[in-house]
Amino acid sequence: MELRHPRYFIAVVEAKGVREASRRLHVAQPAISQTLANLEDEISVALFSRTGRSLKLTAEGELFYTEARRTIAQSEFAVESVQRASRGELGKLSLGFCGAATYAFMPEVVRRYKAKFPGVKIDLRELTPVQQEAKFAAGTIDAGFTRATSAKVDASLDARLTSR
Amino acid sequence: MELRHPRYFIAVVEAKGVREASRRLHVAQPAISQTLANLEDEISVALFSRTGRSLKLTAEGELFYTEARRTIAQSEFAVESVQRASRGELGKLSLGFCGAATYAFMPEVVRRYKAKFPGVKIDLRELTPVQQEAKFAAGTIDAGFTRATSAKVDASLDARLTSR
DNA sequence: TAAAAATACTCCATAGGTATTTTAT
DNA sequence: ATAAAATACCTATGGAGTATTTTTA
Repeated sequence: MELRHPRYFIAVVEAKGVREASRRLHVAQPAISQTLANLEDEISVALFSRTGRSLKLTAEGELFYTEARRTIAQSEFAVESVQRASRGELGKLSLGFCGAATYAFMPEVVRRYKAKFPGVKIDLRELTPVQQEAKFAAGTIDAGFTRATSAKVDASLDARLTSR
Repeated sequence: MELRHPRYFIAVVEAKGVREASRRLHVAQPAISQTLANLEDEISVALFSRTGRSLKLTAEGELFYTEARRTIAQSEFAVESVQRASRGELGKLSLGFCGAATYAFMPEVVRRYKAKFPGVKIDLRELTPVQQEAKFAAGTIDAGFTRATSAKVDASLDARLTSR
C-alpha cells in the first residue's frame, strides 16, 4: 500500500462517489476506480458493497476509513513537524545567563520568544560567564547572556554587546 | 510523499547506510539514494548530514525517524485491523438469549468465544423469543439463542436445534 | 585502494489518461 | 435517457535497474 490508496479511498468516501472524488482530486475517474480495486485486492477485503452504480461502505470500509484518516494525518504530521523543527519553531533552546546582570531583560526576552515560538522548549541555566563559555563550547547551551567585561571576545563566538 | 519514502528512510537509518538498506530491501542502491533525495527535496529539510561517504542523521532527521515509524506503524495497523475485522476477529457481536432456558450453556459458550476472539465485543441481550425474531430481522442482534417450541421455523432463518 | 554514496543513463512497470461499455436510476 | 462506475486500451512519467564516477576512510 502507498499513501495514494488511502488518499483516494478517503476522497471517495467523503465525496460519496468516484465521480465527485475524481473532480476534487483532479484525477481521471477510471484511475480512482482502479486504485480502489487495487487496494481491495491487496488487502483482500471488500471496502465497498458495489451494487452496480452505487457505492456503499461495508463495515470493514467504515473501519478502514477511520484508520486511513489517521494514517494520512500521521503522515502529514510527520512532514509538518520536521518542517517546523527546521524553521526553528520546534525543538529545544538552551540558554545560559548570569544572574543579577540579566534579570533586567531576560524575563521579557524569554516571554516574547515563547509567544513567537510556542513549540520550542526553553531551558534556562544560570551560569557564571566562565561556565557559559565552557558549556557553549561543549554544545550544552545554544546561546548565553553574559557580561561584556568578563568575556575576552573570542573570534569563534558570535557575540553582541548591548548597553543598558 | 508516499509510504515508499518513509519506508526507505527508516531502512537506511536502521541499516546505518544506503548500501546495507539496499541489501535488506532488495532494492538497488541508487534507487534508495534517489528516493531519499526526493524526500528531502519534497519536504525541503535535510534529514542527513552527508559528509561524503558517511550518513549521519540531523536533528530533523531524528525527529522524522520517530514520526516516520509512527506513520508506517499506523498504515500497517489500518490494514491489519480491517483484515482482522473481515475474518470476524474484530468487531461487535450482538446476541439475544432467553433467560432461564439458556443459562445452562450460555456462560460456557460465551467464555469460549471470548477466548478465541478477544477482539470481538460481545453484547448480550435477554429477549423473549418473539423479541429476538424482531431484533434479528431489524439487524439489532446478529444471532440468538431461543426455544425451539417458540420459533415457527422460518425459511429465512438459519436455525439449528440442539437437544439438551 | 577499497568501501560507500552519488551521478548518468536506460528501461519498463504502472499510474493516469481517453474512449467505450455496462448498469441502475 | 441519463449519470455513474467498470472495463479496455494507450501513453508517459518516474521508479528501479546497470554502469560508472566521486569521495574519504
